Amino acid sequence: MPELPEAEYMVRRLKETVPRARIATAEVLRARTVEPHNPRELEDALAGRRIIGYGRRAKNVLIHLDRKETLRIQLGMTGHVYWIPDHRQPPRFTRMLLNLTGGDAIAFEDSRVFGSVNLHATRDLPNVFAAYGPEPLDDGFTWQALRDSAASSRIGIKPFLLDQSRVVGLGNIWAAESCFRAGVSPFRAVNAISNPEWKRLHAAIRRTLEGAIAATFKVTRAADEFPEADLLTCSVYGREGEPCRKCKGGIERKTQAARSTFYCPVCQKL
DNA sequence: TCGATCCTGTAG
DNA sequence: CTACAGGATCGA
Repeated sequence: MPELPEAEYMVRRLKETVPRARIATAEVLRARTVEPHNPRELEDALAGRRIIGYGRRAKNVLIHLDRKETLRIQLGMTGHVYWIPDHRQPPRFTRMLLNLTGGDAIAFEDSRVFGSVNLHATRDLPNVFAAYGPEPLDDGFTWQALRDSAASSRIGIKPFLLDQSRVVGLGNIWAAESCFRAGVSPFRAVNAISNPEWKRLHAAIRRTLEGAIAATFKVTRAADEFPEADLLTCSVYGREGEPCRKCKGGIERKTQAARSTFYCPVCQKL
């Protein structure tokens, strides 16, 4: 469920609430979450370790540990990592706990169990993420790179933007929102997109994600609250039948590549 | 390139 | 009850 903005929000929250800490014990509450690790072995490996920092790659939250290892949390559809003051009161769908030496904890909550937690040697991370495209907020993400990665593909632009090997971080919400902001139909084949449109898409992706990060901090007040910003900021996602904010026409919804796509048929040119 | 699928909660 | 869910992956 979380996309880049929500993952980024979680990382920033962890940085401010538990910048450094020592893990007293770890608890795997759902074995599937840590596959292919053996849950007991992972718990043993994490006990006594020091957290030295946090990071994000694509939609993954990274917890950097001492001894050059990193815990990688893939959030899946419903994953949420955050600090809780008392490890004895974990939230309902907690799948893993990092109990800290002060009695507090970092909880990984994941009702749908699509998320995962894995321990890696930090130097292996580039291999783990080898299939990923560029980070959209980094300088290495240019409109030309986006356009060039579309060569020889004919899929629609929205499913294209969901493909993490082209550019990372976008999911069903912000991909649709980026298309709207750029004025390009989500169904447009990528091999029929002009340079000016690629430029608009590139800028739209950045503005959409940056806006979503900022909005998440505005809307999400409590540290244990699931980050959500969409209700206020979305122009098309979840707004089927409601008036387009630009042209006042009706927002439509269609199934595309087995997922819902929301768009304005007037403002977004095919 | 697309649909099915993992699993579970919530909304209609 | 049924439909649907913001992800990722696999097989046709």
